[in-house]
Amino acid sequence: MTQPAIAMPPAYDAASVEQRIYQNWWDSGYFAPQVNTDRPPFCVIMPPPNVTGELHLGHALTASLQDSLTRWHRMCGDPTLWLPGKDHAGIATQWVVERALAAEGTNRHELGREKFEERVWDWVALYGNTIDEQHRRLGASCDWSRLRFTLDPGPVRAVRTTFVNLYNKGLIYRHERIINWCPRCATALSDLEVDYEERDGKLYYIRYPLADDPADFITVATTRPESMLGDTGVAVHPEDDRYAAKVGKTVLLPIMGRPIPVVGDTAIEMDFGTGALKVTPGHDLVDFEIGERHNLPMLTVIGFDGCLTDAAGSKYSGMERFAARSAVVDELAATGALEKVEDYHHSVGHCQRCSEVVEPLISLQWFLNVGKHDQPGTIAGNAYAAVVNGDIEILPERFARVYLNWLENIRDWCISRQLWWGHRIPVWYCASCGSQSAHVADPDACPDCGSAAIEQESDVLDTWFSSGLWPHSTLGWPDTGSADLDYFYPNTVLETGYDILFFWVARMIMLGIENTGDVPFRSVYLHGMVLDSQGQKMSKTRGNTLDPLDLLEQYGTDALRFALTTGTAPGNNLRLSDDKLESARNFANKIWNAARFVINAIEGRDDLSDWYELPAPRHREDRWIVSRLDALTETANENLAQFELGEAQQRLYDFIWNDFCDWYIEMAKVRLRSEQPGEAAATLVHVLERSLRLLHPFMPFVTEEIWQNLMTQAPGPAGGVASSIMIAPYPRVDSPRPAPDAESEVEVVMQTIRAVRNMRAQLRIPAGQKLEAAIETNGMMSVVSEEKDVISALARVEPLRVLDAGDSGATSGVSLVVNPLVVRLPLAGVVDLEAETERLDKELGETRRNQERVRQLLDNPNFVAKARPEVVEKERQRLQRLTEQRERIEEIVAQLSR
RNA sequence: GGGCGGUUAGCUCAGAUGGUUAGAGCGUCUGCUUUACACGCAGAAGGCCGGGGGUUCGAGUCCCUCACCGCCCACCA
Repeated sequence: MTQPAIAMPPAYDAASVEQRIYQNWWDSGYFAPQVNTDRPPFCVIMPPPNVTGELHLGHALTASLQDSLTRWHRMCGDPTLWLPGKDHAGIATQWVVERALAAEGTNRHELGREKFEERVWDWVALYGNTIDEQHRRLGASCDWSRLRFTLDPGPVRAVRTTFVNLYNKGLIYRHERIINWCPRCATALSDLEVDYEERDGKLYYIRYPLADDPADFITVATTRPESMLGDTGVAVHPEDDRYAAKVGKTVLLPIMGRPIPVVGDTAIEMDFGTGALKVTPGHDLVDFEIGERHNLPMLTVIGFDGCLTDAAGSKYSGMERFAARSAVVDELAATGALEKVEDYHHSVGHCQRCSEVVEPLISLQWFLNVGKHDQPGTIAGNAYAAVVNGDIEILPERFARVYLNWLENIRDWCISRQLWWGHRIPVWYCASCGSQSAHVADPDACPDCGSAAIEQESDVLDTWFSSGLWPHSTLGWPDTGSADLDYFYPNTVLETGYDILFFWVARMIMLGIENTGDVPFRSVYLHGMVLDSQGQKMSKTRGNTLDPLDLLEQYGTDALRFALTTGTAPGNNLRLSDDKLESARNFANKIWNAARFVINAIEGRDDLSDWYELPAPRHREDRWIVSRLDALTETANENLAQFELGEAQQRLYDFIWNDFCDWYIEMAKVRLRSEQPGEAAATLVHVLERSLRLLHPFMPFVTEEIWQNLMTQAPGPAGGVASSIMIAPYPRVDSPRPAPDAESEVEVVMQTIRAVRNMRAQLRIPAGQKLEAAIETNGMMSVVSEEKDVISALARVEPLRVLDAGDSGATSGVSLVVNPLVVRLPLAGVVDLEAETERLDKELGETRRNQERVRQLLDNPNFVAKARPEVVEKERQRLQRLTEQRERIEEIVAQLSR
């Protein structure tokens, strides 16, 4: 073959083209939206990854999906904004830096708050761009000029404004309450930040003697014996006969000797343990509530550092809580108060970030009152209504119920964290008059008394508070009249993993409606988790993580993206394996080589004038492939509109590989060798070029590289199409070119070719061996004679005789029935009469069974009456086909027996 | 204790609104240096769609139930 005009090596080398292409896109300014207020925009914001983090496959998946949607909309001509961002990620980032400090033998307290914050900013400067760079490697077509960080001035002002508004409304308040405390991170956690894990533990049974009758006692059961030091009561169910006489009495707390009351409370499960619960209001949520109901004192016996306090008694004060556990058990055993110990499997709360066992304890924290889901006008109520009444659509639909169920049980959100890294709560306390007030801008003096002796609250806000504002804080809120905010809010869609539905999505809906009066986005599209090839969650501790950068270097970015997003249903988890990646890489290579062929075929041609639109293909094969292409174009757009990206890609794969490469290109080769290759060449380039555009949102790099080569060779309409495939129009079917006749005729041709190939393989006739054939056309004379060369070439039969009506091929050898055609292969020497008769009998039997089944269906009056007419019609046609086929086979069998 | 998802070819998974003989990739088997591609081509084998019951003319698809596997939520100490 002659060398193509543009050097395209026989294997697609992703590594050599990707970074150059990305740079070109960026330099050309394609990522920024072309704002056109006459058109509704498409806007999606990137879930901001941790600023000091690195890309993992979850990010790669999210970026692939968002980029595909973004590219599709951009090509559709929508003003398209994909806004990238990064999150300061309070606890996570602080922990990373603290670990680094620990390695240096110091800690944040030695450094002091200011110096520590400087260290974190240094860290951000050092590692903060890693994730952006990684996104670029993935081909992310986001608008980097709008990149936002949660600690940028804009988002900071959004956070403070939100806080001040809610504070002034009385919805943000400070209160002493039992919260989840991580002694390692030394901060409060929200309910969501506690992960419960099943652990093997013990259940300890402890006797609490009655004050007025030391011989009598109540036995309580507990998994946390050390907490008994803080007990201020014992609770039993009021209807529990076993304890009825003891309610209202006093028991003596072992070790401490403290008299504590026995109270009746319906929260007690009579069936559990002994039916008596030791009440530790200071270190258990249930106990806290029981304590509130019965006015029991609340003692804090475990401190913020995880060690016992003075309230636990001098013997235990200062002891680490787990050391205290065994010490307390020893003492209880020694004093005879320990009745028994049982093995017990139960769930224990751990810090989501550092896995330390969480300690519930009472402390002064800031809370956001979100109200109740069924209270209209409250934060939770509005967020609930938005999904119920369809202002926001959650996909897959099942997650809408999960969301609503969570809101139905929501409680006030603990938003304060005892960290140094984050949005410091904008509340100032006056040392002079004692007032407190919230401010967007730092005040110089107390607004009440004018004193300069004011001090800002030291706590920072939960990271999710600032990310909850992301859809509007990135677009300029709270500035009114912000062009971006007016135009791009609400966002079109929010795409993220289902694992942060509560953390992030719900908070964005709550705070978005609160701040703007409108929903933050119209649709929520949730993807699943990326699992390893064994179906295990990827995690660093398991050591089964795959680095996306390694994978894209090994297989190419397009292959990684394709493997991550093809053939999985929305919301479902997916396993990633080398097989999948290889298959995706092979696909990229397949397109590459198809393109090499096409580019070579059109080189130097001047008869391709209307290839770009190809409004009216004439040849049967051209009409067939174009008809298929149009159908594919329709479904691809439909699938994309419904977020069924996996389905769209599967169909593209099937069309390109099977219809186009395996069949159309092979057929076209025959015509390219003929005297009139122009039409075939035009169709080849038309179908390839459209396929590239259809595929571009998913495989941006290989499609761009090929497209540029292709357009150099065949520039298309006068003036060219576009400078890049990423801003070329996404194919749509405005003037459909359906060709049902061509589709069915080509189908017969393909079946004929398959039948011969099949027989050749069965009889082990070498590919090189000439095979004669004759086709009885039975009414398809013109089709067969026109496709004769194709059949001959692809089925490798020569010479091929096309028989007119009345003519009959050889009666010896093999007869293949491809209704209405009969292919005669004169293989008398290879196949004997007996074998051929047997084969045909088998085929006849099968045809008869099929025919019989369809006949029965159509004989069923219920079917005919109730099934949709087009279904009945389809079955009728099928019966007719089967009947004809049966008659043809019977005829041949009859011939053989003569 | 609630809720959700899964159970389809040896493996990994697709299969709107029920309607041909249930599909793909990988793997397996048989042939191919066919002038785009061996990251390929051609052909083939392989499935009581987890079990049971029901609705329907018709069920992988809808309903009930059971069994495993996984996930989420929840204040049984």
